[in-house]
Amino acid sequence: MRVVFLGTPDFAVPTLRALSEKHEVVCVYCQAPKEAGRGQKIQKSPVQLFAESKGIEVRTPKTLRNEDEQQKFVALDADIAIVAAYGLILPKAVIEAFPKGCLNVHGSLLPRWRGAAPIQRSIEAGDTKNGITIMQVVEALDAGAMYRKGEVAITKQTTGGILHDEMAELGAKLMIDVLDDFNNIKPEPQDESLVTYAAKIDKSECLLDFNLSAEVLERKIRAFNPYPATYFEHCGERFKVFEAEVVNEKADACPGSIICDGKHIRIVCADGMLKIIKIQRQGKKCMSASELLCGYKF
RNA sequence: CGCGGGGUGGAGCAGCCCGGUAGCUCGUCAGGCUCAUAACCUGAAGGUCGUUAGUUCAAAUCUAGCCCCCGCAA
Repeated sequence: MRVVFLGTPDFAVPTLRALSEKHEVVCVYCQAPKEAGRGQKIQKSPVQLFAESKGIEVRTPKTLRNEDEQQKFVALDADIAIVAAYGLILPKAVIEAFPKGCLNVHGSLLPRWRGAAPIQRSIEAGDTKNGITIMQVVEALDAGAMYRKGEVAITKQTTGGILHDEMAELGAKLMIDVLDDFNNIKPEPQDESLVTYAAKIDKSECLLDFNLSAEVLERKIRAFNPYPATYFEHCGERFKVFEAEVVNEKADACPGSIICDGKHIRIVCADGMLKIIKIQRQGKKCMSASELLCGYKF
């Protein structure tokens, strides 16, 4: 099939790679390179870098709302458009530009977790599984009929990063499956009564609030690892926490107190304590709590 | 030129401001103690202090450049 791909971050790359191996990707759309990172250098998105390495044409319009861009899109004369974390809302004219429509790879088992951050939110909420849904793109966000789903288990070891990578690969596989069998699959509408939303993650959520229970905080730490990463502050310094364990002991100290015996760091929460396993001081690398304690004293 | 922290035995750090014998915690190795131990005691090995040039009688320390790592912000 002649495919147009729309996607931007790492999550979208496996799907683009799979498509480029089995189909004719005539053009890739992604967010324009922007100033980012240390030094504010212009950086191309992962999708753009991959597409260029494969010699695929890349377009980075700031919007698809104007007719000019829409006509250029239609002129590609593709069979189908595939969307994976593109970052722009698609207008109706784009969605309906091609005979087979427009499919999206979404990182949740819809209708649960529509929205921007389903991977992290599912771990944070304590779900035991998440997955991928391949569905139609419609004007309403993540509300289209579903072609296929695949599940991924969430365990006590599942971090946001691990789940992200697993789901990106699964999404690629499922998308290929759906295209292979496209004419035989009848998309199933979403049950609107079961809809939940995965809100975009705000920076302010990354600061650990020890007035919450240790269990809730441990899930957030895991969900936000490696990005955007949770942290707490101590002596005016920021300490990112990448891994912690719930300790079901009562401490005789107020929430937020750091109990440090030279080998372990434990922080008192509203309910129980968190034993810090992996931690990063600002300006330093991520290390185990015992390594940090060799040189740093709380 | 976005703001900032850092590179010191295997790991984590102090020392730098105010140049003058390389320090701490942990690990490793050997020995001791112990019924025993990741515990305790004793001893040992291991570092051209990121790199290059400069200042100086003397540079981890002061000056300039370069390389690398990281935090914020985006």
